Amino acid sequence: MTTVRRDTYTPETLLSVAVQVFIERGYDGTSMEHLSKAAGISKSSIYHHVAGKEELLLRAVSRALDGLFAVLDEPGAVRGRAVERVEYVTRRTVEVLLGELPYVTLLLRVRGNTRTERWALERRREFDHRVADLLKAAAADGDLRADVDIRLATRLLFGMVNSLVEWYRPHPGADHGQLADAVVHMAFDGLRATP
Amino acid sequence: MTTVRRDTYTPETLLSVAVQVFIERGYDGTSMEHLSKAAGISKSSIYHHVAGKEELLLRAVSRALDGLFAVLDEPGAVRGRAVERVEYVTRRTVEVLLGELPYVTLLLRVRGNTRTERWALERRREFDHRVADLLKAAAADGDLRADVDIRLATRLLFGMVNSLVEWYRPHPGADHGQLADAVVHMAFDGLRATP
DNA sequence: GTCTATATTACGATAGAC
DNA sequence: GTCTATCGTAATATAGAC
Repeated sequence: MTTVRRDTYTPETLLSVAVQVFIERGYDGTSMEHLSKAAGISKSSIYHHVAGKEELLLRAVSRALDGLFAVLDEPGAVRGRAVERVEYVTRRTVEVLLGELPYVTLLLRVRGNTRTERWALERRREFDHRVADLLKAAAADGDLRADVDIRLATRLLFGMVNSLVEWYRPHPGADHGQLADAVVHMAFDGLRATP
Repeated sequence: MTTVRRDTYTPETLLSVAVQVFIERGYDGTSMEHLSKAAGISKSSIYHHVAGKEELLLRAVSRALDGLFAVLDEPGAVRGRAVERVEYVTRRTVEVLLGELPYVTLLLRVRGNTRTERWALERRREFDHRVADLLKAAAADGDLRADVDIRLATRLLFGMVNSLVEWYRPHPGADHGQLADAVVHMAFDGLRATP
Protein backbone atom coordinates (compact mmCIF):
# COMPACT_ATOMS: atom_id res chain seq x y z
CA MET A 1 0.00 0.00 0.00
CA THR A 2 1.14 3.58 0.57
CA THR A 3 3.66 4.72 3.14
CA VAL A 4 2.45 6.35 6.33
CA ARG A 5 1.61 10.03 6.34
CA ARG A 6 4.89 11.91 6.68
CA ASP A 7 5.25 14.91 8.94
CA THR A 8 7.07 16.86 6.26
CA TYR A 9 6.03 18.96 3.32
CA THR A 10 5.36 17.85 -0.21
CA PRO A 11 4.81 20.33 -3.04
CA GLU A 12 1.07 19.68 -2.60
CA THR A 13 0.85 20.33 1.13
CA LEU A 14 3.12 23.32 0.82
CA LEU A 15 0.85 24.63 -1.91
CA SER A 16 -2.20 24.62 0.33
CA VAL A 17 -0.34 26.78 2.84
CA ALA A 18 1.05 29.12 0.20
CA VAL A 19 -2.30 29.63 -1.49
CA GLN A 20 -3.83 30.79 1.78
CA VAL A 21 -1.12 33.41 2.19
CA PHE A 22 -1.35 34.47 -1.45
CA ILE A 23 -5.07 35.07 -1.00
CA GLU A 24 -4.67 37.05 2.19
CA ARG A 25 -1.78 39.25 1.07
CA GLY A 26 -2.02 39.05 -2.71
CA TYR A 27 0.58 37.19 -4.78
CA ASP A 28 2.83 40.22 -5.26
CA GLY A 29 2.37 41.24 -1.65
CA THR A 30 3.63 37.85 -0.43
CA SER A 31 7.37 37.34 0.11
CA MET A 32 9.19 34.04 0.57
CA GLU A 33 9.68 35.20 4.13
CA HIS A 34 5.90 35.37 4.59
CA LEU A 35 5.56 31.88 3.16
CA SER A 36 8.28 30.45 5.39
CA LYS A 37 6.65 31.93 8.49
CA ALA A 38 3.27 30.52 7.51
CA ALA A 39 4.70 27.08 6.71
CA GLY A 40 6.89 27.01 9.80
CA ILE A 41 10.06 26.21 7.85
CA SER A 42 12.88 28.37 6.56
CA LYS A 43 12.95 30.10 3.21
CA SER A 44 15.63 27.78 1.85
CA SER A 45 13.58 24.72 2.82
CA ILE A 46 10.83 25.95 0.57
CA TYR A 47 13.25 25.93 -2.33
CA HIS A 48 13.87 22.26 -1.63
CA HIS A 49 10.25 21.52 -2.58
CA VAL A 50 9.55 24.01 -5.33
CA ALA A 51 11.64 26.08 -7.71
CA GLY A 52 10.26 29.32 -6.36
CA LYS A 53 7.20 31.47 -5.77
CA GLU A 54 6.03 31.29 -9.36
CA GLU A 55 5.89 27.48 -9.38
CA LEU A 56 3.45 27.65 -6.48
CA LEU A 57 1.28 30.06 -8.42
CA LEU A 58 1.43 27.84 -11.51
CA ARG A 59 0.35 24.77 -9.55
CA ALA A 60 -2.51 26.71 -7.99
CA VAL A 61 -3.98 28.19 -11.15
CA SER A 62 -3.51 24.92 -13.04
CA ARG A 63 -5.59 23.12 -10.47
CA ALA A 64 -8.33 25.72 -10.79
CA LEU A 65 -8.29 25.65 -14.59
CA ASP A 66 -8.35 21.85 -14.70
CA GLY A 67 -11.47 21.85 -12.54
CA LEU A 68 -13.24 24.44 -14.63
CA PHE A 69 -12.41 22.93 -18.02
CA ALA A 70 -13.46 19.48 -16.83
CA VAL A 71 -16.99 20.83 -16.41
CA LEU A 72 -17.21 21.56 -20.13
CA ASP A 73 -16.68 17.86 -20.92
CA GLU A 74 -19.28 16.48 -18.52
CA PRO A 75 -22.32 14.87 -20.14
CA GLY A 76 -24.65 17.61 -18.90
CA ALA A 77 -22.53 20.17 -20.76
CA VAL A 78 -22.45 18.39 -24.11
CA ARG A 79 -25.91 16.82 -24.42
CA GLY A 80 -29.38 18.27 -24.43
CA ARG A 81 -30.93 21.63 -25.21
CA ALA A 82 -28.44 24.52 -25.22
CA VAL A 83 -30.18 26.53 -22.51
CA GLU A 84 -30.10 23.51 -20.22
CA ARG A 85 -26.43 23.00 -20.94
CA VAL A 86 -25.77 26.63 -20.02
CA GLU A 87 -27.62 26.20 -16.75
CA TYR A 88 -25.73 22.99 -16.09
CA VAL A 89 -22.34 24.60 -16.75
CA THR A 90 -23.24 27.58 -14.58
CA ARG A 91 -24.32 25.35 -11.70
CA ARG A 92 -21.26 23.11 -11.97
CA THR A 93 -18.93 26.08 -12.31
CA VAL A 94 -20.27 27.40 -9.02
CA GLU A 95 -19.71 23.99 -7.44
CA VAL A 96 -16.12 23.75 -8.72
CA LEU A 97 -15.48 27.32 -7.63
CA LEU A 98 -16.68 26.54 -4.12
CA GLY A 99 -15.01 23.14 -4.00
CA GLU A 100 -11.64 24.49 -5.11
CA LEU A 101 -12.24 27.91 -3.59
CA PRO A 102 -8.67 29.02 -2.77
CA TYR A 103 -7.28 27.90 -6.14
CA VAL A 104 -10.04 29.53 -8.17
CA THR A 105 -9.77 32.66 -6.03
CA LEU A 106 -6.12 32.95 -6.96
CA LEU A 107 -6.87 32.30 -10.62
CA LEU A 108 -9.41 35.10 -10.71
CA ARG A 109 -6.97 37.60 -9.22
CA VAL A 110 -4.13 37.01 -11.65
CA ARG A 111 -3.05 40.22 -13.40
CA GLY A 112 -0.50 39.25 -16.04
CA ASN A 113 2.87 40.38 -14.70
CA THR A 114 4.64 37.05 -15.27
CA ARG A 115 4.56 34.38 -17.95
CA THR A 116 2.56 32.11 -15.65
CA GLU A 117 -0.01 34.82 -15.09
CA ARG A 118 -0.36 35.58 -18.77
CA TRP A 119 -0.84 31.89 -19.54
CA ALA A 120 -3.56 31.69 -16.88
CA LEU A 121 -5.34 34.73 -18.32
CA GLU A 122 -5.24 33.18 -21.77
CA ARG A 123 -6.80 29.92 -20.57
CA ARG A 124 -9.48 31.85 -18.70
CA ARG A 125 -10.39 33.67 -21.89
CA GLU A 126 -10.63 30.31 -23.64
CA PHE A 127 -13.06 29.07 -20.99
CA ASP A 128 -15.15 32.23 -21.32
CA HIS A 129 -15.36 31.83 -25.08
CA ARG A 130 -16.57 28.26 -24.82
CA VAL A 131 -19.34 29.34 -22.43
CA ALA A 132 -20.21 32.28 -24.68
CA ASP A 133 -20.68 29.79 -27.53
CA LEU A 134 -23.13 27.83 -25.40
CA LEU A 135 -25.10 30.99 -24.64
CA LYS A 136 -25.12 31.86 -28.33
CA ALA A 137 -26.68 28.49 -29.10
CA ALA A 138 -29.29 28.98 -26.39
CA ALA A 139 -30.16 32.37 -27.83
CA ALA A 140 -30.46 30.87 -31.33
CA ASP A 141 -32.95 28.38 -29.89
CA GLY A 142 -35.02 31.32 -28.66
CA ASP A 143 -34.56 30.30 -25.04
CA LEU A 144 -32.91 33.56 -23.93
CA ARG A 145 -34.51 36.99 -24.01
CA ALA A 146 -34.20 38.32 -27.54
CA ASP A 147 -32.90 41.72 -26.45
CA VAL A 148 -29.79 40.56 -24.57
CA ASP A 149 -26.34 40.91 -26.04
CA ILE A 150 -24.72 37.48 -25.69
CA ARG A 151 -21.17 38.64 -25.01
CA LEU A 152 -22.47 41.01 -22.32
CA ALA A 153 -24.70 38.36 -20.81
CA THR A 154 -21.80 35.91 -20.59
CA ARG A 155 -19.65 38.48 -18.87
CA LEU A 156 -22.33 39.48 -16.39
CA LEU A 157 -23.25 35.86 -15.70
CA PHE A 158 -19.67 34.89 -14.91
CA GLY A 159 -19.03 38.18 -13.17
CA MET A 160 -21.80 37.17 -10.80
CA VAL A 161 -20.53 33.60 -10.41
CA ASN A 162 -16.91 34.63 -9.92
CA SER A 163 -17.83 37.24 -7.32
CA LEU A 164 -18.53 34.34 -4.95
CA VAL A 165 -14.80 34.15 -4.19
CA GLU A 166 -14.98 37.65 -2.72
CA TRP A 167 -17.13 36.71 0.23
CA TYR A 168 -17.91 32.97 0.41
CA ARG A 169 -16.27 31.19 3.32
CA PRO A 170 -16.62 27.42 3.61
CA HIS A 171 -18.30 25.97 6.65
CA PRO A 172 -18.92 22.36 7.68
CA GLY A 173 -22.00 20.79 6.13
CA ALA A 174 -22.39 23.62 3.63
CA ASP A 175 -24.58 22.76 0.67
CA HIS A 176 -22.82 23.98 -2.45
CA GLY A 177 -25.62 22.67 -4.63
CA GLN A 178 -28.17 24.89 -2.92
CA LEU A 179 -26.03 28.00 -3.39
CA ALA A 180 -25.43 27.01 -7.01
CA ASP A 181 -29.20 26.75 -7.53
CA ALA A 182 -29.71 30.22 -6.07
CA VAL A 183 -27.12 31.66 -8.44
CA VAL A 184 -28.65 29.98 -11.48
CA HIS A 185 -32.13 31.05 -10.44
CA MET A 186 -31.11 34.69 -10.05
CA ALA A 187 -29.21 34.71 -13.34
CA PHE A 188 -32.00 33.18 -15.40
CA ASP A 189 -35.14 34.38 -13.64
CA GLY A 190 -34.01 37.60 -11.95
CA LEU A 191 -34.78 39.11 -8.57
CA ARG A 192 -38.18 40.60 -9.28
CA ALA A 193 -41.39 39.08 -7.96
CA THR A 194 -43.69 37.93 -10.76
CA PRO A 195 -47.28 38.30 -9.61
CA MET B 1 -10.14 83.30 -14.18
CA THR B 2 -7.77 80.38 -13.75
CA THR B 3 -4.13 80.28 -14.72
CA VAL B 4 -3.11 78.59 -17.94
CA ARG B 5 -2.66 74.83 -17.98
CA ARG B 6 0.77 74.12 -16.54
CA ASP B 7 3.06 71.59 -18.14
CA THR B 8 3.98 70.08 -14.77
CA TYR B 9 2.42 67.57 -12.47
CA THR B 10 -0.04 68.19 -9.66
CA PRO B 11 -1.06 65.46 -7.24
CA GLU B 12 -4.22 65.07 -9.33
CA THR B 13 -2.58 64.67 -12.72
CA LEU B 14 0.06 62.40 -11.24
CA LEU B 15 -2.72 60.33 -9.73
CA SER B 16 -4.31 59.66 -13.09
CA VAL B 17 -1.01 58.28 -14.38
CA ALA B 18 -0.33 56.23 -11.25
CA VAL B 19 -3.79 54.68 -11.20
CA GLN B 20 -3.32 53.38 -14.72
CA VAL B 21 -0.09 51.65 -13.71
CA PHE B 22 -1.61 50.32 -10.49
CA ILE B 23 -4.40 48.73 -12.51
CA GLU B 24 -2.08 47.17 -15.06
CA ARG B 25 0.49 45.79 -12.62
CA GLY B 26 -1.46 45.66 -9.39
CA TYR B 27 -0.69 48.01 -6.49
CA ASP B 28 1.87 45.72 -4.84
CA GLY B 29 3.39 44.86 -8.20
CA THR B 30 4.04 48.54 -8.96
CA SER B 31 7.32 50.11 -7.84
CA MET B 32 8.13 53.82 -7.66
CA GLU B 33 10.45 53.09 -10.56
CA HIS B 34 7.48 51.90 -12.63
CA LEU B 35 5.58 55.06 -11.72
CA SER B 36 8.48 57.33 -12.60
CA LYS B 37 8.88 55.69 -16.01
CA ALA B 38 5.16 56.03 -16.71
CA ALA B 39 5.07 59.64 -15.57
CA GLY B 40 8.26 60.57 -17.38
CA ILE B 41 9.88 62.08 -14.28
CA SER B 42 12.34 60.71 -11.75
CA LYS B 43 11.40 58.84 -8.61
CA SER B 44 12.43 61.68 -6.35
CA SER B 45 10.25 64.11 -8.30
CA ILE B 46 7.25 62.00 -7.43
CA TYR B 47 8.06 62.45 -3.76
CA HIS B 48 7.88 66.19 -4.33
CA HIS B 49 4.17 65.86 -5.13
CA VAL B 50 3.03 63.07 -2.83
CA ALA B 51 4.34 61.49 0.33
CA GLY B 52 4.65 58.08 -1.30
CA LYS B 53 2.88 55.24 -3.04
CA GLU B 54 0.24 54.87 -0.37
CA GLU B 55 -0.95 58.47 -0.65
CA LEU B 56 -1.69 57.85 -4.30
CA LEU B 57 -3.74 54.80 -3.37
CA LEU B 58 -5.61 56.75 -0.70
CA ARG B 59 -6.50 59.53 -3.13
CA ALA B 60 -7.70 56.99 -5.68
CA VAL B 61 -9.95 54.93 -3.43
CA SER B 62 -11.31 58.07 -1.74
CA ARG B 63 -12.43 59.40 -5.08
CA ALA B 64 -14.17 56.11 -5.86
CA LEU B 65 -15.87 55.91 -2.47
CA ASP B 66 -17.05 59.54 -2.65
CA GLY B 67 -18.70 58.81 -5.98
CA LEU B 68 -20.43 55.68 -4.75
CA PHE B 69 -21.68 57.12 -1.46
CA ALA B 70 -23.01 60.21 -3.23
CA VAL B 71 -25.43 57.95 -5.12
CA LEU B 72 -27.10 56.93 -1.86
CA ASP B 73 -28.04 60.56 -1.17
CA GLU B 74 -29.55 61.31 -4.57
CA PRO B 75 -33.33 61.90 -4.63
CA GLY B 76 -33.95 58.68 -6.59
CA ALA B 77 -32.27 56.71 -3.82
CA VAL B 78 -34.22 58.19 -0.92
CA ARG B 79 -37.74 58.70 -2.31
CA GLY B 80 -40.27 56.32 -3.77
CA ARG B 81 -40.97 52.62 -3.60
CA ALA B 82 -38.05 50.56 -2.24
CA VAL B 83 -37.73 48.32 -5.30
CA GLU B 84 -37.47 51.41 -7.51
CA ARG B 85 -34.85 52.87 -5.23
CA VAL B 86 -32.84 49.65 -5.50
CA GLU B 87 -33.06 49.76 -9.28
CA TYR B 88 -32.07 53.43 -9.22
CA VAL B 89 -29.06 52.81 -6.98
CA THR B 90 -27.99 49.84 -9.12
CA ARG B 91 -28.23 51.86 -12.32
CA ARG B 92 -26.41 54.86 -10.84
CA THR B 93 -23.75 52.65 -9.29
CA VAL B 94 -23.01 51.25 -12.72
CA GLU B 95 -22.80 54.78 -14.10
CA VAL B 96 -20.42 55.94 -11.37
CA LEU B 97 -18.36 52.77 -11.79
CA LEU B 98 -18.00 53.43 -15.52
CA GLY B 99 -17.52 57.17 -15.10
CA GLU B 100 -14.78 56.74 -12.49
CA LEU B 101 -13.63 53.40 -13.88
CA PRO B 102 -9.92 53.43 -12.92
CA TYR B 103 -10.59 54.63 -9.38
CA VAL B 104 -13.38 52.16 -8.71
CA THR B 105 -11.31 49.38 -10.27
CA LEU B 106 -8.55 50.08 -7.79
CA LEU B 107 -11.01 50.23 -4.91
CA LEU B 108 -12.41 46.82 -5.78
CA ARG B 109 -8.97 45.23 -5.86
CA VAL B 110 -7.82 46.41 -2.45
CA ARG B 111 -6.78 43.54 -0.21
CA GLY B 112 -6.07 44.99 3.24
CA ASN B 113 -2.29 44.95 3.61
CA THR B 114 -1.99 48.58 4.71
CA ARG B 115 -4.03 50.92 6.90
CA THR B 116 -5.33 52.70 3.79
CA GLU B 117 -6.50 49.42 2.31
CA ARG B 118 -8.24 48.34 5.50
CA TRP B 119 -10.02 51.69 5.70
CA ALA B 120 -11.17 51.31 2.10
CA LEU B 121 -12.49 47.80 2.79
CA GLU B 122 -14.41 49.06 5.80
CA ARG B 123 -16.09 51.83 3.81
CA ARG B 124 -16.99 49.36 1.06
CA ARG B 125 -18.68 47.14 3.62
CA GLU B 126 -20.62 50.18 4.83
CA PHE B 127 -21.84 50.86 1.30
CA ASP B 128 -22.86 47.23 0.86
CA HIS B 129 -24.85 47.28 4.08
CA ARG B 130 -26.78 50.37 3.05
CA VAL B 131 -27.71 48.73 -0.23
CA ALA B 132 -28.66 45.52 1.56
CA ASP B 133 -31.06 47.56 3.71
CA LEU B 134 -32.71 48.89 0.56
CA LEU B 135 -33.15 45.36 -0.78
CA LYS B 136 -34.59 44.27 2.55
CA ALA B 137 -37.21 47.00 2.29
CA ALA B 138 -38.06 45.98 -1.28
CA ALA B 139 -38.49 42.39 -0.15
CA ALA B 140 -40.75 43.51 2.71
CA ASP B 141 -42.91 45.28 0.11
CA GLY B 142 -43.26 41.96 -1.70
CA ASP B 143 -41.51 43.32 -4.80
CA LEU B 144 -38.71 40.75 -4.79
CA ARG B 145 -39.11 37.01 -5.21
CA ALA B 146 -40.07 35.58 -1.83
CA ASP B 147 -37.52 32.77 -1.98
CA VAL B 148 -34.37 34.89 -2.32
CA ASP B 149 -32.00 35.41 0.58
CA ILE B 150 -31.47 39.17 0.78
CA ARG B 151 -27.85 39.12 1.85
CA LEU B 152 -27.05 36.68 -0.95
CA ALA B 153 -29.01 38.69 -3.50
CA THR B 154 -27.14 41.87 -2.54
CA ARG B 155 -23.82 40.15 -2.93
CA LEU B 156 -24.67 38.60 -6.28
CA LEU B 157 -26.17 41.85 -7.55
CA PHE B 158 -23.06 43.84 -6.71
CA GLY B 159 -20.80 41.01 -7.73
CA MET B 160 -22.36 41.35 -11.16
CA VAL B 161 -22.12 45.15 -11.18
CA ASN B 162 -18.55 45.22 -9.91
CA SER B 163 -17.41 42.65 -12.45
CA LEU B 164 -17.74 45.38 -15.07
CA VAL B 165 -14.30 46.67 -14.07
CA GLU B 166 -12.78 43.37 -15.22
CA TRP B 167 -13.53 43.90 -18.89
CA TYR B 168 -15.17 47.25 -19.65
CA ARG B 169 -12.97 49.62 -21.63
CA PRO B 170 -14.22 53.16 -22.30
CA HIS B 171 -14.67 54.29 -25.87
CA PRO B 172 -15.77 57.63 -27.32
CA GLY B 173 -19.51 58.14 -27.45
CA ALA B 174 -20.17 55.16 -25.21
CA ASP B 175 -23.60 55.15 -23.62
CA HIS B 176 -23.18 54.27 -19.97
CA GLY B 177 -26.91 54.57 -19.38
CA GLN B 178 -27.66 51.85 -21.91
CA LEU B 179 -25.17 49.46 -20.31
CA ALA B 180 -26.59 50.32 -16.89
CA ASP B 181 -30.08 49.47 -18.16
CA ALA B 182 -28.88 46.11 -19.44
CA VAL B 183 -27.34 45.27 -16.07
CA VAL B 184 -30.49 46.25 -14.17
CA HIS B 185 -32.65 44.32 -16.61
CA MET B 186 -30.58 41.15 -16.23
CA ALA B 187 -30.46 41.42 -12.44
CA PHE B 188 -34.18 41.97 -11.97
CA ASP B 189 -35.69 40.06 -14.88
CA GLY B 190 -33.09 37.41 -15.66
CA LEU B 191 -31.76 35.98 -18.90
CA ARG B 192 -34.55 33.52 -19.72
CA ALA B 193 -37.09 34.18 -22.45
CA THR B 194 -40.63 34.43 -21.08
CA PRO B 195 -43.03 33.17 -23.73
C1' DG C 1 10.15 71.05 -9.96
C1' DT C 2 13.28 68.20 -11.44
C1' DC C 3 17.49 65.92 -11.32
C1' DT C 4 21.65 62.51 -9.83
C1' DA C 5 23.45 60.03 -6.20
C1' DT C 6 22.91 57.30 -2.39
C1' DA C 7 21.26 55.40 2.21
C1' DT C 8 18.79 51.61 3.86
C1' DT C 9 15.96 47.94 3.87
C1' DA C 10 13.65 43.91 1.86
C1' DC C 11 13.46 40.48 -1.57
C1' DG C 12 14.37 36.06 -4.27
C1' DA C 13 17.51 32.70 -4.51
C1' DT C 14 21.85 29.87 -3.50
C1' DA C 15 25.81 27.54 -0.79
C1' DG C 16 27.00 24.37 2.21
C1' DA C 17 26.65 22.27 7.00
C1' DC C 18 24.05 18.87 9.56
C1' DG D 1 14.68 17.79 4.67
C1' DT D 2 15.92 21.48 7.18
C1' DC D 3 18.93 24.83 8.77
C1' DT D 4 22.12 29.40 9.02
C1' DA D 5 24.57 32.51 6.40
C1' DT D 6 24.95 35.21 2.52
C1' DC D 7 24.95 36.93 -2.35
C1' DG D 8 23.11 40.09 -5.72
C1' DT D 9 19.29 42.78 -6.92
C1' DA D 10 15.57 45.84 -6.54
C1' DA D 11 12.68 48.26 -3.49
C1' DT D 12 11.25 52.83 -0.79
C1' DA D 13 12.80 56.94 0.45
C1' DT D 14 16.08 60.97 1.30
C1' DA D 15 19.99 64.50 0.45
C1' DG D 16 21.38 68.09 -1.87
C1' DA D 17 22.62 70.34 -6.49
C1' DC D 18 20.56 73.09 -10.17
